[in-house]
Amino acid sequence: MTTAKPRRSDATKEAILVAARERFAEDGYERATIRAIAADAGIDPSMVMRYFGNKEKLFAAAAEFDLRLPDVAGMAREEVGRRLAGHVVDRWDGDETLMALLRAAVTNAAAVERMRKIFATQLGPVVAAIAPDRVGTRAGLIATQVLGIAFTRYVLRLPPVVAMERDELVEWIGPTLQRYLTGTPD
Amino acid sequence: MTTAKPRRSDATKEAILVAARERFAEDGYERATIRAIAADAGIDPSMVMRYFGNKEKLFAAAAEFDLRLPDVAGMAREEVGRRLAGHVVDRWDGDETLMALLRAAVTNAAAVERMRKIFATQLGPVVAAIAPDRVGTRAGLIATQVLGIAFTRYVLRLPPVVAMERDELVEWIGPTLQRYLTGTPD
DNA sequence: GTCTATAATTCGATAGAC
DNA sequence: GTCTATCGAATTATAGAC
Repeated sequence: MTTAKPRRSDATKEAILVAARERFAEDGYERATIRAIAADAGIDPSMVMRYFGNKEKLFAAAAEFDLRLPDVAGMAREEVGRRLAGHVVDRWDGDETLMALLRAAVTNAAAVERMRKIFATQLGPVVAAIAPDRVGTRAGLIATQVLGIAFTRYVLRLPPVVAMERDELVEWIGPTLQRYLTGTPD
Repeated sequence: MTTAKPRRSDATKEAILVAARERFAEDGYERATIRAIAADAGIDPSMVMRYFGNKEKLFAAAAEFDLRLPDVAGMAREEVGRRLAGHVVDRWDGDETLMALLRAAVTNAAAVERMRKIFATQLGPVVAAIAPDRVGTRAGLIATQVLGIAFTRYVLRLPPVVAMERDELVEWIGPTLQRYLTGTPD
């Protein structure tokens, strides 16, 4: 157990965060209103202010996100791309925190910074463990493909991308990530 | 010449559209205000309403976008991927209409629909001319990579993606598009 | 065609009773 | 801790003078 003594207010706080993630994910930062979030959580809007101070801080609390990338240390080098692709699709499918971050990053500077940090600190080391050269470039390229999937499948909902099965998508994307990880341009 | 008799009001209208594209691209749909757009164009906010009716219609007029994809008919089949990658980077580098569409698509349903249509009607035929099978899937996959580049390079501005030179980027992305165009998942 | 004035909402945030 | 009431600001949109 992580918390020693759960207070009653923690339940309310958690309910607010769940509702906030939903709204931010659905509507983006600007259109997600504190009033709507409070209504979803079944509490008074002023409680949101009390717990989180203002809208910016509420978002920051709701948009904590961990990629939980798998440990690549023991993997066969030629399999990392596909494994990574599978993990990413599984991890992000239906995750509202990612959607909230993605949508908010378009207009909110804090969300952009958060996103940059996530990819730098969580994806960077994984890449470095596989390919010691051009780590930044490789991580960046992986980000383009991975975020492109997220954007087209979950935000834009392009029909052919939505229609693809999990396994089919992984089989197409895996080799791409593999080349960005271990290949050379050309 | 496309217009027979340019009226004086056409200049105002065009100035509004230019300012609108800038603001929508910079701030997204919600935060771009008619007042700010009018101020940029050096005219009164009510003129915007007069010319375009409301904010939605203004956006629709400002977000006309043509991918201007190259004719692939005469290209060597194995070169299409790289050519396509080069074209996309060149075409979108600094294009404010695309940025406006991309940013607006996150919270505006009309922008999403526009984006879907653009990829279906403009990218679809190009794919069909190269690979007759799985056209939808291939076009969708290309969209994931291409929009992923746009999102990370111009919206998120991930440092390593921004740092890449045009040619370097094309060399990395070209083979990916080529495989999505002519390859098989495996 | 162009501008002033303002209507009608809506939102984030605050003050204070209980 | 929870809620009512409301402020102050900002926005889209309209009405109408010139």
